[in-house]
Amino acid sequence: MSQRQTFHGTGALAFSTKGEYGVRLMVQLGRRYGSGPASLAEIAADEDLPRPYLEQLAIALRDADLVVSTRGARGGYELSRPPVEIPMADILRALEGPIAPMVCASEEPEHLPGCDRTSRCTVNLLWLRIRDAITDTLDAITLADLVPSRTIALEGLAGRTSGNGHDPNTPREAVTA
Amino acid sequence: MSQRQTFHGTGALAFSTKGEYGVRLMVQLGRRYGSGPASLAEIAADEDLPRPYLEQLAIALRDADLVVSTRGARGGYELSRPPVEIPMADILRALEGPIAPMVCASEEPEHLPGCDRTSRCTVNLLWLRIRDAITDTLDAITLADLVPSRTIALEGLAGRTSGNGHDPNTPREAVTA
DNA sequence: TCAATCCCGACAAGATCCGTCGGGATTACG
DNA sequence: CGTAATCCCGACGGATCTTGTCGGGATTGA
Repeated sequence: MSQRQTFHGTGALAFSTKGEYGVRLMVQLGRRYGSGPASLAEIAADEDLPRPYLEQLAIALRDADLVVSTRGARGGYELSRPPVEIPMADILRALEGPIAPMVCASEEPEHLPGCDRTSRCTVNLLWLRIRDAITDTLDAITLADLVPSRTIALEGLAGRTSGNGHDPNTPREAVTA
Repeated sequence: MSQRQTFHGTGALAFSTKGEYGVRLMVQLGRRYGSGPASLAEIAADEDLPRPYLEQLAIALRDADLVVSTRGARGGYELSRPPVEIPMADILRALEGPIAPMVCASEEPEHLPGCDRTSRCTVNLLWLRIRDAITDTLDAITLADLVPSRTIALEGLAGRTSGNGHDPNTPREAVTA
C-alpha cells in the first residue's frame, strides 16, 4: 500500500486523488445505504485504499453534511440521505473545493482576486463557460447513478432480475482489487 | 514581475498559469492576425507577463502548429490560421496536455494506467461525462470568440473600472453553495 | 556588423499532493 | 468495568509539480 507517489494529474483539469478516493468511498456508502454505519476499515479493504487517508476525506464529507458518523465500537459512516438526493457536485466540492477552472472563475466570490482586468477581459467568458459546463454535468449526476443496484442496473448493462429476494452474486464479496 | 509564487489553483479542476497565459497570448495574436509577426516582448508588455516564460508557452503552441514563428530581427509569432479555425480545445491541450479529469478518463489512451478496475468501475462513467462536457465546450469556442473586434464589441460587457474587484452589477449566476 | 528575436536546456524556490504517524475521545459489548 | 473498535485530529515529510529565471546559441533584417 505504501506511498504511490507517482503523481496523479497527468493532464489538464485533473481531479486529485481526494476526489477519486472520496467518490469511491461515497459509492461504497451508497451500496450500504440503509444498513447502518460502515467502518472505514471495511471500505478501505474493499477499495484497497489507505484507511488513514480515507479518514481525512470522510471528515471533509461529514463537514459538508453528506455523511454522518457514529463514534465508538460498531460505529462508522453512513450517508446522510438517499443516494439519489446527493449530486456529485456536492461531493466533489466537499473534497476538492469550489469548482474553478481559473481563479477569476471560481464559484466562491471571495476567491476572486484583485483581477483588475476582468472588465475588459474577454477571456473570462471562456473560463465561465467551462465552469458552467462542469457544474451542470456534476449537478445532473447523483450518487445513485454510480451505485450499482441489485435490481435496477445502469441502462445498457443488462441484468434484470425478475425474482426479487436473494441475489446470488453481489452480497459482500470484496471486489478483489 | 518577479516570481508570483502564490499558487494558482485554489479550487477543483483548475488550469495552471500555462493555460491562462497561453490563452492570453493567443488572444493577443488573434488581435494582430494579418499584421505579420508579433514579438513576444511586445505581447509580454501588453499583458504584463514575463517574456521568458511566454517563450516556453510559445514553443508549445508552435509544436502544436497553432502558431508559426519567424526568426531573426523583426521576427515573432503569428497565428497559423484565422482565429475562427482555432478551437480553444486545441490551445489548451497544447499548453496543458490532454484533458483528463482522472487518469482513467484521459483523451490519450496510452495514459490510461493499469486500472484493472475499469471493467466493473461504475465511477468511470462520471469522469467520462465530465471530460466530454469539457471537451464539447472547448471545441465549440474558437479563438475568434475571444478576440474583441474593433467594430463588433461583446455586448453585455459594459466597461467598469472601479478597481476594487467587487461589482454590484454583475449578475450572480446560480451559486447555490 | 549589429541588434532584435526566436530557440533551448538547465536550474531553483516554493507550493501542493499524498499520504503516514501517533495519540485522544467515544462507545458497544462482554 | 475493561477492552476493543472506531471516529477524530493535528503534525509531519518525501515526491512532484509549478512558475518562473538565467545564460547562451542560432537566425535574420537593416
